[in-house]
Amino acid sequence: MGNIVSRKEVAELAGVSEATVSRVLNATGPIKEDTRKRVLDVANQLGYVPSALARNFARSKSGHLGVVMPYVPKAHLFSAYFFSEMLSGIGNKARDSGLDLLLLFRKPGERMDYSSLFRQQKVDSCIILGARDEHDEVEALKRLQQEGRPFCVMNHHFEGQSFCEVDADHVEGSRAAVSHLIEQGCKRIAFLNGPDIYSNSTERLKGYLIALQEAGIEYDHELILEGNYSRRSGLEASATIADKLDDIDAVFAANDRMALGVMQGLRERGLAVERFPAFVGYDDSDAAEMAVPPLSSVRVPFYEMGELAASKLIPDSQDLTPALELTGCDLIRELLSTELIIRASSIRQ
Amino acid sequence: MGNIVSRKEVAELAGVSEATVSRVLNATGPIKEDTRKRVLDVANQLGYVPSALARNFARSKSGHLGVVMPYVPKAHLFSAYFFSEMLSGIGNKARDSGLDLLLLFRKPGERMDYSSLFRQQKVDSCIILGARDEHDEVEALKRLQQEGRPFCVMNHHFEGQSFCEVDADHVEGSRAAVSHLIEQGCKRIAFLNGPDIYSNSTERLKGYLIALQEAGIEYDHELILEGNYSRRSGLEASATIADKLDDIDAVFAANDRMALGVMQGLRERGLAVERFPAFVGYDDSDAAEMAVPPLSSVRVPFYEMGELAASKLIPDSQDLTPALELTGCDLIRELLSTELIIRASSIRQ
DNA sequence: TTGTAGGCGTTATCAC
DNA sequence: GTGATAACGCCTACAA
Repeated sequence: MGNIVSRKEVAELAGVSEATVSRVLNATGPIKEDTRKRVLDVANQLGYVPSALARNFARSKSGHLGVVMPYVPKAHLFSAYFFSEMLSGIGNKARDSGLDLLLLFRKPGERMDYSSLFRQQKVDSCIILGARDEHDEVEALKRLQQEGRPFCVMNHHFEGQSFCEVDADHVEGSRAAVSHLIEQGCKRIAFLNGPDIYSNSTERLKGYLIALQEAGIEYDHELILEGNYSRRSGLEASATIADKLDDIDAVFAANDRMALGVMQGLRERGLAVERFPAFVGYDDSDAAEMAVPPLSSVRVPFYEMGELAASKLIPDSQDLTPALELTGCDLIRELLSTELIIRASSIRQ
Repeated sequence: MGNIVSRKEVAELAGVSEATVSRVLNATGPIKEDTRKRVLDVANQLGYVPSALARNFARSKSGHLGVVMPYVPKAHLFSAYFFSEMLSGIGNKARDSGLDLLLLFRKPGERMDYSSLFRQQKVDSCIILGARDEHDEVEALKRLQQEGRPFCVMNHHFEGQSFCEVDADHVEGSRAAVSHLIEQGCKRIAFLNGPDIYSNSTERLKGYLIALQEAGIEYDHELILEGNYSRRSGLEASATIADKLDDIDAVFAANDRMALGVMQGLRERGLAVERFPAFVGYDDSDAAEMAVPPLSSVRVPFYEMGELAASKLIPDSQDLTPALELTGCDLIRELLSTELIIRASSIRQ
């Protein structure tokens, strides 16, 4: 049982050639309905399953959509939420194109050799998560682009490059968040941002500045703090915030985890919730609505971003646009819009 | 540039046969140091990269470790935390065995045809996440086992089968949690469990019962509630709990999300934190320590479980145990131990 | 220590 | 419509 059933056996039993079996199973070329049925029957009966491995080899296509995961030490810098959403979106799209997802974890120190991934024929195209502005990284991607490889960067923008990128509009997301705080009457808004190797961080800062400007509020760099997107870094930042509590009436954090870290820190310092500054986080992760008080946050359509990124790498089944083949990928940066979710943490009456 | 460099070219330029090139690059067979160097040089210079696709084909091994993800609608029944931890563990182990991770998403309704995965040669072995006790599922896995396929079920136990399984000791985990509540003076402990298609749920119930018995506390089935591991279901259960508040002094939930849902529900009903029953959750996800009050929880070593599961499917590099080849997999169920993390939510003074 | 040659299971291009 | 038959790029005895 469970033995390997070869295409040859099917061909023999059906009284046709192997080529015909192939044609039937791939629904390619003209086939007499009669033989089609016969072959299908035999194949079914014998339990023949074509080898994807051999097929891909013959086509010299791996059949894989690679997903490069950033290296994050056991403490999850990025929220798990973030990734599982994106992955689901990607996987969903890939699946109905018959592509499989190959997960690629970056090694701790080592820089990723994207080009090799393709030359090894491990992937036909790939999506890069958690990219950052580092020299080696940019060079590797530039090379990839030169080689005409289809790839898409998610959630990061490389300034000055024209990579295929899918991102959310964090400038607008942050602007909306901060404007909301201002509308609530806040004027001294602390901003706990992430490291600026992530374009996400610099974009958020832009949005923050725009909101202030729109409201005619002067920018005070003393209000800018830097964390690393972890809860711990929020906890640490809470020390600074606690100190300036009478000079701060709101905190905008670049993600929910840091926001919650700050809240936790203030709480541990004995500050009553009623005396909390107004809070807005970012990502609208699960934790936001479970927080006390429920945390206002900027929702990012991670799932949809995943779908979009995948679909940019998948040859359109309807109209074949060979243009993609040449350019490797649309050289377009697409921004999905975010949505501000208002909860108790930012409401001042 | 970026053109395909074939092994042939390397062979020619190095003045050796293709076989020798192979031997050098695979560090197999005896090679004169001199030619080794020469070949390596040429390969390097030409930028030759062997095709994994062709290699796997020739070896008739996919080189992939499949990971089957459960279908979870956009509302994440399982915590994302859970998966990203396990995936990291698996990925880590797989990587240093030169295996790549192939992610397989279940389709919504359709039952998974595990056997085909192997026959298509998409994977050499696979790890099944989020399995449940359903007829089709069990049959599919039994077949896999008959066929001698190496696979490992994570986080679920199939009663009466002898699959290779990696799990945590949830009976003991729950017992410890409930015993702790009892030590805190609680006697009427509500238990919000998950659906019993998951062995996790039934095991937790066992642990709950054992703890009661050890303490000589009578079991009251009225105290057992069923959710579906989502926050929402916790929220719903809070209605019942709120009603019986003077007959309940503690709540043990089968995961953190439900515990937090209950807390949220009670809070929305205007119950002051001081009047909360004692709480213990399960999983020790990030949310537990961010909760208010910080939630006691049972820590599950998801990452280590991932590593363990992967290592069971990876041929030992040291001593080759062909036994694995025959049995497909150690027929052993391994249980890792959990750890009760005590936080404010369960402390009664 | 190295070369030769057959085979892996498809796809795809020809003829018929 | 269908059947031969080259590729595809590598691995692996087996020979030398």
